[in-house]
Amino acid sequence: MPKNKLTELGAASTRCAVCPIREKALFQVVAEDYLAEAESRRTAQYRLPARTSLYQEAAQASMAYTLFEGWILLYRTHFDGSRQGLRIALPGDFVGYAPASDATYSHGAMAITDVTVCGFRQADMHAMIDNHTDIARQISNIQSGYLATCESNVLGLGRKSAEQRIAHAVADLYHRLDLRAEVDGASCSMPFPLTQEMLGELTGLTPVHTNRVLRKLRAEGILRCERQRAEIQDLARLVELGGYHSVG
Amino acid sequence: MPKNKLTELGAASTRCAVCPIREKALFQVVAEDYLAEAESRRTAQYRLPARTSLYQEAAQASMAYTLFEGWILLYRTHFDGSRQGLRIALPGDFVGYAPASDATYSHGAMAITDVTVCGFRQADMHAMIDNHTDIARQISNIQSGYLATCESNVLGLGRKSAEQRIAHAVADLYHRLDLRAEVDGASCSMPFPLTQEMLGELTGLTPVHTNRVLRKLRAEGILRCERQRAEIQDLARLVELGGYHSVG
DNA sequence: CGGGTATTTGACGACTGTCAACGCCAGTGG
DNA sequence: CCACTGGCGTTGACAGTCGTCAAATACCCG
Repeated sequence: MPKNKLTELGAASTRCAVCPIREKALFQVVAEDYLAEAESRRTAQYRLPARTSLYQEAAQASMAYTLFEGWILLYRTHFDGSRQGLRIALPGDFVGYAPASDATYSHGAMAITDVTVCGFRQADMHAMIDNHTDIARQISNIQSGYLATCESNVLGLGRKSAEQRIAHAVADLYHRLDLRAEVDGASCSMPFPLTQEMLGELTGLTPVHTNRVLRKLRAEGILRCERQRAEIQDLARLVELGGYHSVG
Repeated sequence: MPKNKLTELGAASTRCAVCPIREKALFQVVAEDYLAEAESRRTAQYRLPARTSLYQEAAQASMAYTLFEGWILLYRTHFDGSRQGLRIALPGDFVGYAPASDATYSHGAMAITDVTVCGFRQADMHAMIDNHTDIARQISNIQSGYLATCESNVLGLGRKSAEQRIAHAVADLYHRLDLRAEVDGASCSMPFPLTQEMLGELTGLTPVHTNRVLRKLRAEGILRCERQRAEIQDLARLVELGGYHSVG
């Protein structure tokens, strides 16, 4: 396991220079004065190189993070050592929150790419929740969204074929990147820093079988995953195959 | 699909006669005067016969429920018609909550046994969240717990064998029933109203294979599931086999 | 250019699903 | 009281998806 290598960038500015819009993902319903409080409680920005751990499962949950830049894999480890991916966090996502009643992380988080995050102390999050009902409601909404996503994953792992699960995972990524204006609509291509092994972890497959399915999807003219970039050649078929329904 | 057959029992009493303690599962950190408000917002108790639907996935989420008596299966349906179980709700559990930002249920809920629930209007839940930070925090805590459980299910479906998944599911039920003082500690037996088909839905298996695994577990002297009742003959091995860790 | 990582491919086997049939049991109605 | 009926559990034969093992190839970075 790679060791945690947080690099503090110093105190954060009042507005995040990297991606000011993304930040609204966490505080999008919060009035301006609340935003000011959130900013003041924010401890710092951190950079994290690819393949390093942001936090480890079952560890003390001291911080929560808003992801500014890069991709993060949330996962859980089986007792035989294999990992099961839970979700890919993309810029704007809020990860690592733990309620005061359970101060440990329920999963691990590993940087897929180089990553920039903004840290909040859990205690500060809890204080904000107690002081501002808008924030409490927003956190609750975020949790509900993650829960619905997690339920989709349960459905997929329990009932879908390998091909359907991979199609679903890629369609989901494409949709979420589209919301962030990170896809090339003309060629239907998107950044894709996942290795096939990571995609397998996410879909409950071995790397070998992941590879076979990807080749099949390419042969069928649906999807083409290359180094660092994926091109969707038939989005309609991909969505139908994976049974993907965007959650808005 | 069985039709919804809610039967209203009339206005609820201030204290729930059926199981006063259970109710604290929802409002356990809430001060007394808040509890009074929660009671006043509660609309009514309902009874629901076994095998009927409490709410359907993707339907308008008008109500949330605290389960007083009986078992409920939460599930999602695959487009081929097969169902994937998400969680068994037991007395005291709070189900069907949807945030104001997404007014539809993310899953369906079917009564396994005859069931008594207490209904709350979603709008009232949202109002309580806005007016009482303690309640907001409690709802958030409940969501976090369900999310952690859901993550465990993802890990199980993605990485565990059929035998391990069934062992995990039964160990989880035993532990949760133990907390509710519904197990017979002497014989290590518990009520078990699930059919093998339902247990298969929960663990991502076909009824036939569920049966084979149950027979194997019985042959190994670990577990014995009979009509309406299950007896755990070797709890330690069951827990180890399923890799079960109670969440407290 | 060299070494490590990621991808690709083949052979084989195990776990789990599918199909089909039968038995058991409870409830029902004659 | 007994036959009937429907649901659930049980069992066998077989097939297919997917995992395992092993090796070769391609790619990236220093």
